[in-house]
Amino acid sequence: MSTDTSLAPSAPVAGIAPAFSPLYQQIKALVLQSLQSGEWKPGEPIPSEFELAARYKVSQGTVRKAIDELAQDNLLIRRQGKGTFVATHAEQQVQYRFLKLKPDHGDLNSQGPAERLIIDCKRTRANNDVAKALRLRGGDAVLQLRRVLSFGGVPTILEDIWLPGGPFKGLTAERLSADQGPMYALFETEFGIRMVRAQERLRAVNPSHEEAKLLQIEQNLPLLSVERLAFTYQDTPMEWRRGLYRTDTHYYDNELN
Amino acid sequence: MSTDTSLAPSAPVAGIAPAFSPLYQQIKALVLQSLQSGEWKPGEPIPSEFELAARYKVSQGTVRKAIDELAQDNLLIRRQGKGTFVATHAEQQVQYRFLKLKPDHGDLNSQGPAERLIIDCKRTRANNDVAKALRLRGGDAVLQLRRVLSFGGVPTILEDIWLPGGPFKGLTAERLSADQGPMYALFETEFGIRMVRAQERLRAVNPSHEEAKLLQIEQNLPLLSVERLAFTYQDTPMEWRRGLYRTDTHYYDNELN
DNA sequence: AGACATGTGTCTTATAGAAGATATGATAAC
DNA sequence: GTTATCATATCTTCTATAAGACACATGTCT
Repeated sequence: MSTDTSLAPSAPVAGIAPAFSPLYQQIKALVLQSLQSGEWKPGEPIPSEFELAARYKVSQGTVRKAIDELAQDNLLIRRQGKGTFVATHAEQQVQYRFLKLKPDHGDLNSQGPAERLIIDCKRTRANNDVAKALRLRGGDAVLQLRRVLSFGGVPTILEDIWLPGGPFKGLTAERLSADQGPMYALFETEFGIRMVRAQERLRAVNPSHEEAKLLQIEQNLPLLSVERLAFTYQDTPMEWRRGLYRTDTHYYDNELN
Repeated sequence: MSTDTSLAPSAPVAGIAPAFSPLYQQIKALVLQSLQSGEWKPGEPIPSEFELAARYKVSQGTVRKAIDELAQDNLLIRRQGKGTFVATHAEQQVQYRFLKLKPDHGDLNSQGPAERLIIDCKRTRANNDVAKALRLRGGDAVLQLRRVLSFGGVPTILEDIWLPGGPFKGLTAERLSADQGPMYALFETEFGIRMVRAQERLRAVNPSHEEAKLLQIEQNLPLLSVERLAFTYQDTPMEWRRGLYRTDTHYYDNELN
């Protein structure tokens, strides 16, 4: 009957969770650890609320509140009657994880899947900007990728992507071009790296001569520059990309509240 | 002990809430109604959870879940030990409700408050685009406003704003320029209109000759065009604006998850 | 100033039934 | 015998209630 956890001899296992925070927050941290450590893989179900409650020696309601928050953060997915699953982005239906670009008319996939053309892919050394963003040392190995996305045959997005060499050891241009699914799905299945959130910085810019050529546009057409830093668990940056979007036929959609 | 609400003779007051939905959802809808009707004004506290529980004949926990969701939507603000308050945007510290523009260096307010210069303000008739966005009939009265925001003396944002004439009856340029606080705060206190959410569409554009002149920039500097439709309760559009942002010294910040 | 009471939201536990999903076994139809 | 259908059992999450301890804020009394 007692709810005092600090005195109870059979206090919940604290693990390496911050003490003196609400119990459900500690549980949340513990579940997060299991998530990171790969104890439960993407797409798989995690133990039921009652199982976790028994494991952590707390009530089912407390576990529920912890899971609720993780589901809110898109790390878990609840399915009534079936269970709670580790969120995955390796599904076909979710083609674009973070892309907020919408066509003025119709749907992104209305004209078939996007064509991906890899312009360049090489291992190189991080320059200062990239190193700082990815929290590497200047000169550390990075994988650099440049590609063009076309919708309905029209080149629409030019992207430069930088990935830290360590975690993505073994990723090649062939591997990338062979893959038909979403890029973030590849990261997940092949390298066990799940992107949790991202931060974008938008600007209007004029394309360089080369950029205009790659997108097959006039150089006086302004483009939307989207710098994206994507994070995995623990706010660790794992990808830096800079996209140039055509916004004469598409727009960047954003919801505020 | 019975949790069956459909048979219970002392069933919770249903009001004009959708039946056959979870109880807490119905409570949420009822609280929303009170919010809209102005029973509780912005900044004021709403009744305590136990009071609401008694009023709606449900348990405190159920009220809690309803309030939790409303707090999540930024319609209510919980303050432990004090009470739950109607969210307001009429506070000094929250100067910019929806503005996601950040300077490359420092803080938006680091160089003092923004200067607001009203270029134009007139009553007119809605054209087709505006009428469609605000769900008016073409030709209905609208208030049109053009202004320039400057930070640290540098003109940075040029905005055109359209407001429906009906709800904003009595709003004049003098009233607007006299007011020093946030615009959405004025809407709230003077017209009882609370913006709940907004949708933005971003594009990169070249400014017209006139637009460049107003922002004191060269015409070849591309600008970020931000079209914003702001909604009040029940997804009713109440404001349409189109901003042109300088993004050579600032950037549009966005979080994704 | 300090102690205390009171009212608020917060957290945790416990209980119980509803609702969705799935497996199993009985029964009927072929 | 095999297959199809239905009922049941048993998982899961979801919803609702109740009760108590706790934390925070703000008084009032000493």
